[in-house]
Amino acid sequence: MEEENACLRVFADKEHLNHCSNKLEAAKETIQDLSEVLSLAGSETRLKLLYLLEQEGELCVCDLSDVLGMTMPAVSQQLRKLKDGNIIQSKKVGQTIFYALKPEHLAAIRPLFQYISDKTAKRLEKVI
Amino acid sequence: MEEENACLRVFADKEHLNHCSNKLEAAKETIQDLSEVLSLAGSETRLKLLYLLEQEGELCVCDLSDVLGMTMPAVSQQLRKLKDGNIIQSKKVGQTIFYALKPEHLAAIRPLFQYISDKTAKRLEKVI
DNA sequence: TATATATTTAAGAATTTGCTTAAATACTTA
DNA sequence: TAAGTATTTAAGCAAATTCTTAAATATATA
Repeated sequence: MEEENACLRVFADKEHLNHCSNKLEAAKETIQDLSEVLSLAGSETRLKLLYLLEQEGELCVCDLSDVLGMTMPAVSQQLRKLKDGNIIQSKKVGQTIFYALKPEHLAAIRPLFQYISDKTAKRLEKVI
Repeated sequence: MEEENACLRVFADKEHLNHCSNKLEAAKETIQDLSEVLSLAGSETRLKLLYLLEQEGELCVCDLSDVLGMTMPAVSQQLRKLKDGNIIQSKKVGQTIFYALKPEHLAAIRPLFQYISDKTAKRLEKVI
């Protein structure tokens, strides 16, 4: 029966708040997982990396550093985060390492690429 | 004709890299916008807030702070970020401020909620 | 074996984030 | 008008992020 940091407003609907808490509790793990994926995708650099990998299939660190205009260590470190987050995978060919999206987590971020494509198309229409 | 930080590998396909650069350039603004939205959604606290608002329609700061078990300033500051990012909107009723998702940016994040719902349902199935 | 290439790892600095606590604001009601 | 409630603002701090540069690793080639 603690009030904790609750407000004291008359219209506070305890039952409704409980309903919300339960809903949140049920979705807790999913929200944790998803927020992890989203925070990875939610950086300009990493979203560019993901976009390029989605469009091109696979690219090496060198290519990516070239296209993004960033140093290889910088790119490598971001790729590592994406790999740790299970969003991308790597394949070694000689001394070159090719990165590609991992099909597994794609369900969550695929719609984002669709969004990028659609928006980009719209922007280009405007220009024409 | 600068090599910048490009690798010197024989198989570097200049034409392909150019193609990638152009593609990235075309999507640049969209990627900037989207990464902004994703980084906002990519925090456990804020994703919870968005999820609750999506499920419940609208909630006041007090309710949200109650359900999340966080102080009101903490919640308020996160809501502010979401509002600055144009993801949510507020409506004042007396001294209470109700927050709700903004239809505008919903296109980008709607699929995420679907993902949460689906995943949560699956997890609950497992338990049963 | 020596040298070069592609990549990673490590250490460190500048910036950003996400909270905390205290105080300010705005509205309501006695 | 005074007191109370819902919320925001502000200042500050600990932790996380993202780059930089330098060095290490692994593979290829002369």
